[in-house]
Amino acid sequence: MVEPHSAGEKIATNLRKGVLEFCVLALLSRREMYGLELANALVERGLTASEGSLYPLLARMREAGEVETRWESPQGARARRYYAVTDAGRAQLELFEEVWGEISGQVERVLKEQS
Amino acid sequence: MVEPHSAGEKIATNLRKGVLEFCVLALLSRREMYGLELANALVERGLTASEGSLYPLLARMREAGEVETRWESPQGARARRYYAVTDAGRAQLELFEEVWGEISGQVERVLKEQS
DNA sequence: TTTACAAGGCTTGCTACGCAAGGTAACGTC
DNA sequence: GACGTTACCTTGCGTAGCAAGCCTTGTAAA
Repeated sequence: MVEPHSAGEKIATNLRKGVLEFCVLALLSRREMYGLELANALVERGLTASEGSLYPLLARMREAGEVETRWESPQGARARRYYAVTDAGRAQLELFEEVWGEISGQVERVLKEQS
Repeated sequence: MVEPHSAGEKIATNLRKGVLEFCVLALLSRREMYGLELANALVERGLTASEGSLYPLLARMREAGEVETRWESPQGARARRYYAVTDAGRAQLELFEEVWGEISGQVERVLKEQS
């Protein structure tokens, strides 16, 4: 795990840009989740630093039609907004997988050639 | 290759953030290169869209001491500024390889779990 | 009852990176 | 001397992630 406030964390922050959105789509394509649940799953994997990135992102994705939401109010607990991926979201995810494959492949190649 | 101006190119632009700097270091650790030469090598690999990202980046890296430069004036050609990686640059590259391994590994995992 | 704490949602202000477009200067060629 | 090319660099912009914090609701303790 990368320690907080380190130089490595600065590198990680930039690497996460443009990745988070599609990790959200990937997680949601298994099952719907609510905000904090998503945030925890992503923090565990080192894919985001906090909910500070997640909620604005979810709002953008909702506007773009990649996810849709419904409220659920469990007894004796705060209401939760659940997010589910749409068909448009699934299409975006597929596109991402393609682009990710190309770019990450090129990065690996450049890193290996260099030794 | 990702077509220009497409939705895929938008994804790629975000994926490139924070990657370009270390691809430059990796390329330079094989041999020193001048600006346009670097730019062409990176565009070929799909790791940047144009020199518009590269020159400001090189200036930042010079200030940070990750690269050092010297001018060369070949006969019958414009002067070229050659870039070479420093020890500090090599240290940064090693750190990047670590962080890249962690994050790209997690991305792969999330993408695979999802099918 | 009121204080504290946790879960859950969201906002604000900021930084930094990549990009498109354009600008400048030196060199060779016609 | 006009033009295309090579090579350097700048300007203005959009946007994503982050830290820090705010508000509400519910539970539990004092």
